[in-house]
Amino acid sequence: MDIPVGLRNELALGQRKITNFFGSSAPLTLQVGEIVGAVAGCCRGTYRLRTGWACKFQNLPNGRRAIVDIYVPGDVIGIDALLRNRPLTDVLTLSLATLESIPGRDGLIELMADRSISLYFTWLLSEYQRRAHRLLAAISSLDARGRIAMMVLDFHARLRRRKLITGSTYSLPLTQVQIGDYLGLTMVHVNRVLRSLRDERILSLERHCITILDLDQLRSLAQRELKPSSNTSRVDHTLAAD
Amino acid sequence: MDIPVGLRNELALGQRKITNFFGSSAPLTLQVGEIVGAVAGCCRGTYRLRTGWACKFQNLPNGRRAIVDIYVPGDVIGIDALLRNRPLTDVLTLSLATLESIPGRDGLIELMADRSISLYFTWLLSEYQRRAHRLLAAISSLDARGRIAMMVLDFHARLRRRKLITGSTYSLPLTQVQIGDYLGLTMVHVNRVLRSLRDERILSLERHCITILDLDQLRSLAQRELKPSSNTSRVDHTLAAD
DNA sequence: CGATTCCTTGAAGGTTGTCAACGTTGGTGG
DNA sequence: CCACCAACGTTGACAACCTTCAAGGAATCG
Repeated sequence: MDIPVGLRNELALGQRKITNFFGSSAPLTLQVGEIVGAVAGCCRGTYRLRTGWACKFQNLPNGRRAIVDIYVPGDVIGIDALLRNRPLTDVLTLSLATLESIPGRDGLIELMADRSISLYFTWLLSEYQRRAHRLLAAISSLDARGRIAMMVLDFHARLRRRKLITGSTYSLPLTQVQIGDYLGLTMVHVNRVLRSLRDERILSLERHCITILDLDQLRSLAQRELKPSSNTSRVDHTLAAD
Repeated sequence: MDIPVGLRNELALGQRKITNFFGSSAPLTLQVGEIVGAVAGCCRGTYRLRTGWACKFQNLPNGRRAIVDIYVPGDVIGIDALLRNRPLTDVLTLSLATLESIPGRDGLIELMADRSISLYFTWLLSEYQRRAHRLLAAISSLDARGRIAMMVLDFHARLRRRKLITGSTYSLPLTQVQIGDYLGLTMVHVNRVLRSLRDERILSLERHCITILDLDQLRSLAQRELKPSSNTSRVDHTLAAD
């Protein structure tokens, strides 16, 4: 909650520096469904999504695919792969996307000597971890309706914080198969739940366009068994409002 | 996979430094079921488990509790809370435990100025994230038998890497309720699956003691739908063999 | 010994997955 | 412009898996 002012300033400083680094690079354009690591050449695999969506996945031996995280514009991709030399073979674009990268041979590694930058990255990583833990809690305790509600609300909140939307409508470039892979459901069941939510005038998803019709009911679905997360503090906002 | 030697050495250096810091502190003893943040006073909430197990949880409004990560001896706790001032109210001991902490007022924050240390923490955080993603993939794609198999194998591997066990038996201080909270199942169903695995001579869990009876069959259960994780590389081993 | 927590088991019902078929959309090339 | 193709979406019937409810047994600790 109350991070000391000095630390907070240092975090913000690190963020500004990184923003500048990313901003000064020539953005890279990727088509739908491209593996980031296969396209973007080098740079130790740390990028920032300027536009478009992407996801991190794991292929499973039975041919299924689990999506473990989803990135929206403004998200940094591949900090966790920073210390591995390999390209990002597990990150996939979900839409047309443009990526910014860190210029320089070793990319981020050499920047880590700067305390404000390494603090910022630690903060980013811990945010990502909290996201993973929230998703985990949702999947292990909510039914299909609740999971979809929480996903829709999560994207809504993230896009609002980034000031990419203002209303209750946004574009969701996931197919129903991908939604299933993300929430641990089959495509068939995702489809059924979406239909029932539309019939009940709670939520509509048509042609990759989400419209929240009844916010309160959606919240109660998502929080029926998930905590209100009271300590998503101001710091998250100020820093994440990127 | 192949991290440059220089970077690898720097990571190992950071690890040694941190190990020394932790080693030089007077360890703290906690009983079963204590909230770490409520007991351990200060120190910005970064600790290392010297003995015993702990977990990170989220309380859900319906009274249920989701366990999102489990820590075994040697694990560092609270790096993700490093940048939040609050005590660790979401970490709970699962057994009698002793904790080491970082001496000094601001704990880790001031150590982050050291590049090798901040690299090591970034590495640690990314390892934890991979763990969360593995759990996520398992829960969203495996049935109850598979999830339990994967949990048992995961603990087995982690304890072996730390050289805390050598055989195929270890102590698992979780109750069946907690196993359920961790894997997204009810206690009743955990119990039934454990019984069937015992009947089939695959796995035995009695009085908090796990014995793996048929490793191959357990693996095939866990990997029926989960990837063989081929890129858990040597670096993990050398660094994690702590 | 009592009390609490943990484990065990059965029966019934709900949620989700599987299988299969068909409808729709969007892009490509004749 | 139309025919075609491939990917995506839609729907029904049925089965498997898991939860809920309920009750009783075992272990542990004061």
